[in-house]
Amino acid sequence: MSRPRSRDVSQPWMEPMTNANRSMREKILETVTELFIHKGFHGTGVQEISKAVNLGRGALYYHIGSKEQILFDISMSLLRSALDTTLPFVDTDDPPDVKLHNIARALLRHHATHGEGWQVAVREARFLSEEYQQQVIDARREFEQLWHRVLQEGARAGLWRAVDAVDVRGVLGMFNYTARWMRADGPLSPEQIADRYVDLLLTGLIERSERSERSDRPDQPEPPPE
Amino acid sequence: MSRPRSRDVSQPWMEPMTNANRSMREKILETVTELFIHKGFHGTGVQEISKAVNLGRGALYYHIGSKEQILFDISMSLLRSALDTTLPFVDTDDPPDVKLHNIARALLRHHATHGEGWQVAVREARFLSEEYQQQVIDARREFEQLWHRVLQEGARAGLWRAVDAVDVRGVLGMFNYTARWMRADGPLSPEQIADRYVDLLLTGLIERSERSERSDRPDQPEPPPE
DNA sequence: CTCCTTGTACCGATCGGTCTGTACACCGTA
DNA sequence: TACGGTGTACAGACCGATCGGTACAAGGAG
Repeated sequence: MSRPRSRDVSQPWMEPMTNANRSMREKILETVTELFIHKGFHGTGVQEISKAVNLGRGALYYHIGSKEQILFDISMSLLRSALDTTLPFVDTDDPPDVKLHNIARALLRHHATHGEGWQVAVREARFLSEEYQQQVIDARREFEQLWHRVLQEGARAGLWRAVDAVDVRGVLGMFNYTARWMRADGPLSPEQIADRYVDLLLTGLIERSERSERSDRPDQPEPPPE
Repeated sequence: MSRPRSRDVSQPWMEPMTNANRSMREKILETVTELFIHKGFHGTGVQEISKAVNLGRGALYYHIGSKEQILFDISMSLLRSALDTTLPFVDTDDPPDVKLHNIARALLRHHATHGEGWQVAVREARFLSEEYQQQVIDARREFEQLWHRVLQEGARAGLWRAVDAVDVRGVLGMFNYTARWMRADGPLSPEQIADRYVDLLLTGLIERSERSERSDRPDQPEPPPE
């Protein structure tokens, strides 16, 4: 009773998720990601969450700190993992066009496996409080800077024309939109889609020399509702 | 009192918004659009809405039917107006590349003036009930079909290579992402951005003959938080 | 009077979060 | 072996506030 306020410092939800608590924390994060996608942050009740993970509400709060922190953890772990899978391809001696292909493939692979997390991170992060939100924004910016860098490297190497922020946003818009329609069981693999988009961005729709063989019909299912 | 249920059939919120009620209905839709952007559908209370339009809650419900219907009306009127501003450019005898420029400019102009509505329509529509949601999805699909058509016309006319749904989604992702960062007071007009993106899509980043003069630095402010 | 518009009071349900109690596994000590 | 002590993982009651929506009476205008 000496300390003025706040719970004990060593609760499972404060640790960096390393030990046996991992299973429960991860289960919560995964389950809640699903809930947030379909009902949104404000549309998902704590009651509902605790039901979904088979816990009482008190028990749930033993693990999580707050609802907001769940959202923060989901968003940050997603962005960190995206950063982690992209960085190795940027910090190499590969020529910029190879880098571009690699990070595009990495991004779409990431979208294919963590698509729900992406949608939560970009759509719900605005509900975070100031401090939390800034961290998410910074992480997202950091990720986008990687793309900007690679694109600029290619321009400086003379592989393509100079690019500015407008170009970069166009590129990212193109790739990030895939999170909305790409499905694991779709006819095209993430790598195939990545290659096609990189190709489209580099050479454009207008043919240069020889002609390509491509169907006129959609080869992907329509995007699902929502 | 003859009918078993439901309120009177001739409430202002049932009419197609044509008469004097228009001002109030429009004020509500505009105000709520703003609220939905920042706090989301579930994060915005009816109390808050009525406060924002200077009405009691009872008075508000005289105008609106339900909170859900506000969201539906916002989404549908947005999509309808987008459709209306695009269609005239599609149903012409212009060559496909001219059409593409035109609908791109129309879309970005629309984003510049109704950007908030777009974000609400795409982000919050998932909270609508089944029937409402389907209408929004259909309208969105209809809009995307216009782009698909124009892109295919250009391919058939031999202006560029054949396109499929993956290409179309890439294009739309690129353009729709502008709703997140384009600002009315930005250095580039919607038309300029549209032209640049169309150019990027048609010819790609790799230069063909002569070189273009373009800065390496961003010429747009960073996207705002959220 | 009637019609349109409004504010107020109220409904049951749910909100996010806290508090208390408890079952249980593991502990060193005797 | 038996002991009390400690920490973990949990459930359920409970908090004030707010949720979306309705009932209804009063106000104002014709």
